[in-house]
Amino acid sequence: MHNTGYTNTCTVYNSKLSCFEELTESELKIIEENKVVVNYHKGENICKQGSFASHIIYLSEGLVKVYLEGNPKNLILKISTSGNLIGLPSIYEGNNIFLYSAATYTNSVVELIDINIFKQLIQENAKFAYRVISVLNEHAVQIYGRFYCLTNKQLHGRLADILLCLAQRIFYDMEFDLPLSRNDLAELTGMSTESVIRVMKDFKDDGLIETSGKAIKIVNYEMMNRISEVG
Amino acid sequence: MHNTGYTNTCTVYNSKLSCFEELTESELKIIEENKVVVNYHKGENICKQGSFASHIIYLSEGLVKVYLEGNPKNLILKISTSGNLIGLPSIYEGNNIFLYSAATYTNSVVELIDINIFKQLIQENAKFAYRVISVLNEHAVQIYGRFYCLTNKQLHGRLADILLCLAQRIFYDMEFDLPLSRNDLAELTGMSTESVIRVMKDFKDDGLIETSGKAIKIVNYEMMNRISEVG
DNA sequence: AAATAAAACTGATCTATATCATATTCTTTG
DNA sequence: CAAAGAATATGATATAGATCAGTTTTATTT
Repeated sequence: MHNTGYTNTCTVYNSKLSCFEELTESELKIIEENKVVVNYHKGENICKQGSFASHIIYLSEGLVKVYLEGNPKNLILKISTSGNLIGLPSIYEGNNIFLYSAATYTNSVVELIDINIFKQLIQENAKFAYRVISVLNEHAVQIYGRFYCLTNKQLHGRLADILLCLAQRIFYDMEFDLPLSRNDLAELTGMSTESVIRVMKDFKDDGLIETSGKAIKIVNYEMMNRISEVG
Repeated sequence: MHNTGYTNTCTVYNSKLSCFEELTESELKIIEENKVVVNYHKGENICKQGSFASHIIYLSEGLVKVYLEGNPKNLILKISTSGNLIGLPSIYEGNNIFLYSAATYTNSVVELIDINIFKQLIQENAKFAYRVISVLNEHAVQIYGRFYCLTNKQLHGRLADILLCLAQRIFYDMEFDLPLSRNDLAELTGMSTESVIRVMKDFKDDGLIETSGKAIKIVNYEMMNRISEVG
């Protein structure tokens, strides 16, 4: 039976595929000439839901959370890593505002591409547009998975999910320094900070992970994976 | 301040925008010649998550739920009404399976368009591709809203949401015959059937709705809206 | 129309997880 | 380096909503 792919859900969107490969020299030049590079510090906002979406944001360095503003709680849609675009879903007829907010977890570097130029390139280069569709749809899968995870799994499953995700898709290592606070993890998993702490303790007590300060090591990958799958 | 649009979330995707307007006569002819019309009865599956996605599905008549298969519970991503496409998110490089399942709520008519032909049209007609991007992104907003609703609102808010959504976006009337069972509503709102029944009773007792058999009438729209917003 | 099945409803109980209150450790800053 | 402020941790309590176990109503089949 085919693995339908929603068992191990992950927040990080980290595709190797770039849509820019399909652009011609002259098209790339247009982008080069119209982009602006901006540096952000940890914790800063790089775009704000509801504000005018004048640019597509290319994250060239850093780690960013993409989220819906909510009262009282925000909802994180995904974590975006370097090499990815932010703001694509804003591109549709009759819309000119950002559909979500984004803020940096770490110091980040961003390239702003004028949205009208981006739209024009889509409307002129069908191969490029096809790639953009690909990227959008890969995002969609990712977000569907996260949607399923947050609505159907319980605390242990959700936290196991995120930890595995960070290890596999961001740090490419079972041992890493966590750039997120317990509070960040709580926001990310849709649980309270206290619950994050408690579940982390459970994982530690059961010998699934080891921690010291910001360092985390996933010791029992097999078991963590099972917890993530079972929920 | 701009309304960020996630207050009254709705499951129904019901855009008036069609991507087909951008196709030329000859391109439309290619689709006409390669499409197949299929009838479905109420409750039947029109596509299955994980199976080979050979077609893009155009819903020409009926009401359909689009959902992720889950254990033990499914997760409904959206309700699709006539005039909309199902299966678009399956289109991305390296993928050839359906990302979700779809099943009919009512008897429905569907047109199947060969996915390779659809992909080819995207890659050849940039205006068409741009429209497809528009449609995908409108879907995305919809699903983000629903995501927010299911993770942040509680029972009364979620049920109020769905009832308003059915009234406004499907029946265009505050009085309508509900084609869904309490069980369907439960699946749709991510609550238990018993809770749906209890909350419906609350709404009735508080004079917000009137019901008799399958008929529902939203009497106090203002209040329902407030409940939906407050959560 | 009687029999059966399915859906709708009701009440009692249970549980996962949030919230609150407080303590401890770590980090920043004057 | 002391003091203030975050972040982390822990225990007690509260609660939204699920689950279970039934009953009543509605729909379907023979």
